[in-house]
Amino acid sequence: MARRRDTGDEPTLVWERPEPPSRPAPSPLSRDRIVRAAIELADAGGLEAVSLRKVAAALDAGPMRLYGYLSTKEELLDLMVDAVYGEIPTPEPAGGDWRGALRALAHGVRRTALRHEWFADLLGGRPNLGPNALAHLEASLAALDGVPGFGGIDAVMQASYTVHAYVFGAVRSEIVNSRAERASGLDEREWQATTGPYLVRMFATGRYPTLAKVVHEAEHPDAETVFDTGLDQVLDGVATRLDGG
Amino acid sequence: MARRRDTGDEPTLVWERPEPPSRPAPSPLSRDRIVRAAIELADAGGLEAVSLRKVAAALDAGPMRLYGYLSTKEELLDLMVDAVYGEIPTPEPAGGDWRGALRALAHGVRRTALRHEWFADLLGGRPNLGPNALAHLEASLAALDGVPGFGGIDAVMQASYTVHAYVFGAVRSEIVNSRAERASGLDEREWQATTGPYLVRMFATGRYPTLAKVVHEAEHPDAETVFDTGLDQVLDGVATRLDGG
DNA sequence: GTATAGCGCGATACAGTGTATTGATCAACC
DNA sequence: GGTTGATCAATACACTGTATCGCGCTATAC
Repeated sequence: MARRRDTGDEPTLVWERPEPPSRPAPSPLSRDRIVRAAIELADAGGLEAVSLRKVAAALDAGPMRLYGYLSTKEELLDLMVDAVYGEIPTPEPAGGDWRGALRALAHGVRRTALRHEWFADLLGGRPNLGPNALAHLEASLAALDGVPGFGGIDAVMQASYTVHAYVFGAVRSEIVNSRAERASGLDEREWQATTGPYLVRMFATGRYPTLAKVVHEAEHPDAETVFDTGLDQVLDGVATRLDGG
Repeated sequence: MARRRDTGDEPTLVWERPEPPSRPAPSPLSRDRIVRAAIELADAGGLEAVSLRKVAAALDAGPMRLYGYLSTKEELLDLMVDAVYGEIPTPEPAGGDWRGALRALAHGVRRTALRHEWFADLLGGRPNLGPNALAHLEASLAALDGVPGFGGIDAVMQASYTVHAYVFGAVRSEIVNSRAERASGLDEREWQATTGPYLVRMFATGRYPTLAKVVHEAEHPDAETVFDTGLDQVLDGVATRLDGG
């Protein structure tokens, strides 16, 4: 029934009348598709590869089209963050094993951040109030609530806060490190020409003896081990504050 | 022809690249003045108030003038971060009291971040290799090195890593919170019209029972107390891993 | 079947960004 | 004193997020 009517007010012949702009099939858009496209871009090229224009282009749309679904680029980033929060599995509230639950959550965050490195850049950059972020937080609190030893809700909140702070900081620094290493791998020439010698010279000043010792003598276990050990330390610390000791 | 970008045959890190010879030019510029101006802008208007144009304008100079002192905006941010690291007092290496030393450093970071909120946005965003950042790290390592109980340099590194991760994460989340609160204070109308009801509705779904309990029943001590308690937990955790128990 | 209203969408526009290039200006040296 | 080489301002460019505008389509009312 899509009969194209010839309004007739223009006597132009078909031969020279331009075709209508090729409508690329009014591709049904949705917040979900937008966010997915943005995440894909960010995974491939980092956060600075995400511009409204590029996201729109990836969906065969004009940039302004997106403003029907969100009203600000920051909102897009918020949506991306929450979508990724949704990828983090939340452990069953199997009672009792609060350490196991918190460890699972922490490793979930870490693994997810390794999959979406930009996630670490956004973590804690703005308040995360999306449903998935809240669910993550809820899971962490629920793992502690009711555990004998955690006196009241305040202790629960404090413990969750402490662990989250560690996880956020650790993940962020791990990502930064891995990025730096990868960059220096790809661009080894430059690294050996600049950063390396720079550090050598800095160490040679003798102002950073312990740091120099760490760099030269320490074993530098792999990142996951360091993360895990640190997490254990933090959980130990939380445990020492339990009522029942 | 002045080559602005580095071509690799020169040391290219900001830290060791010499400033251009001080000229009796119109207004004497220096990396220091540039960084100071940028920090002032950032303190007043946040990171997005820092543009090369504005920094230059604050110094009565054209934007391109800055490129004699740095070759990228990121370098300017690096310099700002290191300058702020320089504001954090490093405790005397008075032997023994490693907890006191780490606490002092941690509180130094926190106080400094409260003074320069943008600092939290940049913390851990890129590798911080400036002299002051290195000195900070050195102080933290030195506080632990040689302490009986910390077996080797590896344990020292791990402990420092754990504490730093916590401090970074905690500071970042505190800043974000305080920003959000201030924003909702200034703009209470909007907050009560949007975020508040949204959370209420989310809680009403019953999917976040523990979170709801926290919001409604917890005491919410002031931020410094929370930070400090968490820090103590982390230090406790580090201590439990000492050789000598 | 025609006129009208609405509106979703693309095009355009604008102010602002980081930075490359270009020209002018000015100090120092043969 | 003229030349060279450095330094800085001006211009230019590609790109950003977003406000505005107006075309063209679709659905409704007659």
